[in-house]
Amino acid sequence: MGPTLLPLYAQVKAQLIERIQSGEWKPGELIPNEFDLAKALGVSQGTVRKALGEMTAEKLLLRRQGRGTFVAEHTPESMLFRFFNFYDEDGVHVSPETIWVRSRSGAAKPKERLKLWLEGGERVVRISRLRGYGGRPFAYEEICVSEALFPGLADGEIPNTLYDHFQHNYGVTVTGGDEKLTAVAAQEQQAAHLDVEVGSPLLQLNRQTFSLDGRPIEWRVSLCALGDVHYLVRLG
Amino acid sequence: MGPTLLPLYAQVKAQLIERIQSGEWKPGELIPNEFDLAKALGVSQGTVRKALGEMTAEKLLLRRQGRGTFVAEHTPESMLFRFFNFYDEDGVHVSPETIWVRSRSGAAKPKERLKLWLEGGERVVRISRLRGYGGRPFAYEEICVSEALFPGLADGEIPNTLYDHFQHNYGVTVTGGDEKLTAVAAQEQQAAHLDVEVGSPLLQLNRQTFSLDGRPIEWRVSLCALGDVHYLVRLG
DNA sequence: TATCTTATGTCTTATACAAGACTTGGTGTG
DNA sequence: CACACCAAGTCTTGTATAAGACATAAGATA
Repeated sequence: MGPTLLPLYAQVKAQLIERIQSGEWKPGELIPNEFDLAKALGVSQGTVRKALGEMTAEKLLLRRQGRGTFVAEHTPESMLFRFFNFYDEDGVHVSPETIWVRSRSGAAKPKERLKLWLEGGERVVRISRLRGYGGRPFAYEEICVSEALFPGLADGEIPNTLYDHFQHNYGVTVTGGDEKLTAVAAQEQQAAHLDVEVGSPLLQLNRQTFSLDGRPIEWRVSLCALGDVHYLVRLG
Repeated sequence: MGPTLLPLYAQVKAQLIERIQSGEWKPGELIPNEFDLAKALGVSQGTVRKALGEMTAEKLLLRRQGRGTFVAEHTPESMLFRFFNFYDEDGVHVSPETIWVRSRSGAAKPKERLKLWLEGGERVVRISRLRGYGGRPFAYEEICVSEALFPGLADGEIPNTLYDHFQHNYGVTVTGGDEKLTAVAAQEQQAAHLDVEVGSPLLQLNRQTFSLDGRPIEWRVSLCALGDVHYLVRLG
């Protein structure tokens, strides 16, 4: 008798995730039905079902009765909904636009190496941008990713939403992350960017995101001049 | 053909929740096993299992292999872990203490009526308190609840954590809520309470919590002087 | 347009065995 | 006899299988 393995459904789930990660099943694609998967994997339909259910809960899959099971596809809308937690006074979700953006590559600094699990010597792409909402500047962001993961990112156009771009053009799927929030006073340069007084209270977001395989993808610091907008957290 | 009812397992779940809400099953108690529940409700064990599974995911139940299924019991520790999202620089969870607290009852104001779904004329209990961490004042809070729901709350001792107190002494279980975050500048009185300069950036939390049946329980506004502490959000 | 057919996911039942936790009773030892 | 220890038994939830009824969506057909 060997060591106790993972439950069967967890093994099935791992195999299915591997197929998504390898690119065998692409975002938006229809995957085989429960019966065919069960037959191919040599397990029962119920076991496949449990694996698919968990993956659906983790937003890796989308299931539609009568149609089939699809690999979740990142769109600008879905990404804003999932990862941009700002709402206005009436509870309406805020959709920011990009006012200006700049991207450059450079050698990774120690802090960046730490955040992105880089060994040393690797280069990173740094994106700075100003996002607006309702015609006013809303957030100043500095984003850092590994250049090895996203070759050519610094040279191309930077879209308003990054994660769907990462998925479609680089095959990298962001599945989650941590966001650390603090309140800070606007410093001179920041105040100029955001068109507020020096010393105004800003909401600072310090975000680290992770991919399917648990490796860090991105480190981002955002400074937000809220106005009538708030950051919403659902407690549960 | 009648209208499509809820799936069986959802009906079972609703009945089980009702039994918890009515106080038939109290927090911490062992409930009957799957077999007995299934027999009593006239459904299969698998259907009961699905209901119990969802309730476990919602933290209403605690299941332990070999022991049984228990009604989730709120403790000061579990409530802080679930509803107090502050961590220090090293990622260690912050446990605040109460520095001082005051509670009084009064007639509900319009805004309070709105937040707590009160019809009019009802009274509320208002709790003001200062919480500290690491020997320094950390958050100034104003909390408002319906006095009808919590009779005598204003007269008794106010514990450091409220939700476990609500569950054990009033049979009211907090299951979730919304928290709206903004950054604000400290005003004079607030600055005095929190021992910071006037105009310092503070994190303001505007929280509304709900009970098992979806009715609002509490409205709370907290002003936090963060120091080296941050508010952590798990994105997913 | 309206209806039928087919493919798919969803729900319910049933059965069996695995694994964790506690109880019981025996067994050996002092 | 008193006690510590171990093994078996039994209760629980967890995992896996199989089979069928039902709901939904899309395309084919009338």
